[in-house]
Amino acid sequence: MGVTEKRAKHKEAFRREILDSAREIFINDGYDGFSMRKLAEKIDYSPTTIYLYFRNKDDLLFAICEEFFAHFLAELNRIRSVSPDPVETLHQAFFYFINFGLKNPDQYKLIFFTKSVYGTREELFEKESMARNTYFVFKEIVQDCISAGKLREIEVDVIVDTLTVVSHGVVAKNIYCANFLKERSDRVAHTLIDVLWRGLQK
Amino acid sequence: MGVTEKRAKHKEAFRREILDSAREIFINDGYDGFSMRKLAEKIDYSPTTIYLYFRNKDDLLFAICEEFFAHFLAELNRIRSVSPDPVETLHQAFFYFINFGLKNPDQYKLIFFTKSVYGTREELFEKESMARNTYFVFKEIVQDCISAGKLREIEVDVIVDTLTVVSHGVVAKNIYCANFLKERSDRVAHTLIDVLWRGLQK
DNA sequence: ATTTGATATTAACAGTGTTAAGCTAACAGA
DNA sequence: TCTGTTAGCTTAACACTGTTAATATCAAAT
Repeated sequence: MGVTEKRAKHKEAFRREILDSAREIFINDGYDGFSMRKLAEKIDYSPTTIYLYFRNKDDLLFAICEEFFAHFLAELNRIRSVSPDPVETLHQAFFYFINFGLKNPDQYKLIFFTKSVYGTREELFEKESMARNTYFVFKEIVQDCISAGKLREIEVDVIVDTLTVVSHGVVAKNIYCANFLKERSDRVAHTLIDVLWRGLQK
Repeated sequence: MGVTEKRAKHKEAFRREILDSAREIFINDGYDGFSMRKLAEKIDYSPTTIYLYFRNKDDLLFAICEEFFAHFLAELNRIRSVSPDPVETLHQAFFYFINFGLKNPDQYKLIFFTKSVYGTREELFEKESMARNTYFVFKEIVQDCISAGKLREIEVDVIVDTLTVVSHGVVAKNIYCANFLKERSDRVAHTLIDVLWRGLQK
C-alpha cells in the first residue's frame, strides 16, 4: 500500500471519528447545543481542524442525516423483502418510522425538525441522496397498496404526505410537549394507526 | 392621576412596545434569529434595558405565547357559542388550529416547536396559564362529542392527543419539508380530517 | 539538503445571552 | 433650597458562538 493510499485511509478514518463524535454531541445536546469548539475538544484537535474535513456545521449535520437515511432505506428494503403482503408491508414500514421517533426522539428531532437539511421538495428530488431514495421506496410501498386495491382512491403523493404528517405529529408532540404522551405515546400511536387505517381503507 | 400611577402606566406602555417589537422579530427571524441586541436596536434602547422589563429571552417568549393562547381560547369559545352541534364545533375547532398553522407557520413554529415553553404535562396543569385554559376548553369540546355518542369509545385524553398530534404533524411537515406541501397542504389537511373522521366515528 | 504540500494551529472578527457596576435625572423630605 | 433616595438607563465586561486568514509544523519528494 502506497503512502498516499495510507494517508487517504487515515484521512478517511479521521473523518469517521469526527463524524461519530459529532453525532453524539448533536443528539445529546441538540443542534444549538452542538458547537465546533465542543467537538474539537472531544476529538482533541483545534476547532479549525474540523474545517479541513467538513465545510461547516451544517455539512456535518448533512453527513449525519445521510447515514441515518441510509439506515432507514435498508430497513424499508428489509421489511419489503420479508413481508410479501403490501398492506402488511406498509403497516410495518409506517410503524417503523413512528417507533423510531418515539424510541429516539432526539435523533428524529435532529433529522426532521432541526433544519430543512435537504431544502425544498424540488431540491430534494433534483440531486441524488439517501433521503431521496428513502422517500421513493416508501412511496412505492404505498403505491403497491393502491395497485392491490386496498386503499381508497386518493392520489399516492397525498397519502404519502398524510402518513409522514402523522408520523411527524406523533413524534413532535412527544418531543415538544414534554412528557405529554409519556406512558401513553404507544397507545396514541396505535390508536392513530388504527383510526387512520379505518379511514383509509376501501 | 398621581405621579407613581403615571409612571406605572408609562412603564406598562413601554412593556407593550417591547413585547410587540419582540414578537415581530421572533416571528420573522425565529427563536435563534432573535437577539436582545436586535430588539434593543429596534426599540432604540440599550440591550440591558430590556432586562428591567423581562427576566430574559425566554420570559419574552413566554409572554408572547400567553397572548397567542389567549387568542386561541377566545376563538374556541366563539366557535362554541356560535355552533350548537358538538360535532360541528369540534370540526371547526380542529380545522381552526390546523389552518392557523398552515397560514401562520412561523407563529405556530414559535409557539409549539421552539421550546417546551410550558414544561412537562404536570407543570402545565399545575399553574394557571392561557395555554392550560385552552387545552381544557378543547378537551371539553371533544368530551361533548363523546357524551353525544358521536365518537368511538376511546379515552378522551387519547382522542385529544391524537388530534393535536395530527395538527402538529401537518404544520411540522409544512414547516420543515420546505415547500413540501405547497399547493397541496390544504388538500392534505382536508384528506387527513376526512380520513380521521371516518376512523373516529362510531 | 532543499523544496513542496498536506495538516494543524493561533489569532482574530463579528456575533450571542447575561450580569455588575455606574451614571443621570427626577422625586421626597427637611 | 439642599440632601438623600430611587427609578431608569447605559457602559463595560464575561464567556460563549461560527467562521476565516495567516501562520507554523513536519513528513515526503526531489
